[in-house]
Amino acid sequence: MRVKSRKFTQLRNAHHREKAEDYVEMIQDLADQQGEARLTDVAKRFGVSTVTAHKILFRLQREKWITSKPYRAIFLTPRGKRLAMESKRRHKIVYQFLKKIGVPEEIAQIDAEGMEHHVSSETLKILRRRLKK
Amino acid sequence: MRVKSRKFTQLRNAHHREKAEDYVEMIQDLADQQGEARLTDVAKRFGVSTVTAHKILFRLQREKWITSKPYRAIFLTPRGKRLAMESKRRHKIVYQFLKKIGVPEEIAQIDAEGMEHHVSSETLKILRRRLKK
DNA sequence: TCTAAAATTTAGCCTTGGCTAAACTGGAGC
DNA sequence: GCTCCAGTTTAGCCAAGGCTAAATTTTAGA
Repeated sequence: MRVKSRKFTQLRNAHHREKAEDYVEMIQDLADQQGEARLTDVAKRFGVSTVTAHKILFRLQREKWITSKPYRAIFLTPRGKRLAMESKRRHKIVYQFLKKIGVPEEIAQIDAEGMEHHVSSETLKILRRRLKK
Repeated sequence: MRVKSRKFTQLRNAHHREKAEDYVEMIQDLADQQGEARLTDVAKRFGVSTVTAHKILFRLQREKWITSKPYRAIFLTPRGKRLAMESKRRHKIVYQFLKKIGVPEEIAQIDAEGMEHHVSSETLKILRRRLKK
């Protein structure tokens, strides 16, 4: 039978995963900066309505990246934290590499944002090695 | 008033543009390799159903990247060709840069695929300069 | 030429991620 | 304790991009 349970697959596709990574990363940032992550702040940072952010966070909760009770702050689950850390690490390496080869800071920031999701671990290793030199 | 005509904006968002770039690039490739691009081949290359490919191509036609008559091959408009060329150029530079810094070919191919859409022209210039050295 | 297979299109379904409008809750301040 | 406001949630809309089933057209072969 045709795997109806695909509905419950953790990460349906690449685009889907990118969203998850972006959001958990942001939630971690907000937690670090303000003690906790609130829906309104998440929405503001991504430049979307609270309704859109709420929907996405609802999905992330369904997929066990985050937890939250109604009208309360958002928290990362252990695996959400792991994903956030990996994403942040990836981001940082790409960003620093870009700066190292001469890309201006603001541009490196923007480009890294988009590129981080598409850099394989093999390539990441190579970037990291080059950073040390 | 709140720009209802946003509905007719050429490229609604980044993800939207990426799809357009991927498809025009593929259509150009198919035209080069087989003389013309057929729906079935496009769908096969992207690993989606012909129905999905058809829908996307319909949108690209609406947005004047391509032309085609019912049941016939697909052709790029002049601006479609320009987009395809730019995309291919971008892709090639990223791919070659990755290979140059030591990323294995197959991995460079995959990573370049994803990264090409997120590399700003400033960063691209820097990559190109490094390639020449 | 005619028929069957292949290619294309249409109909209709789903999920995601956008939005606005409207309802609901929690908490601060009186 | 009550009220009101900010924050959150729900309802309901839309487009894109995924699918299968079914209809239609083209084309190749007998």
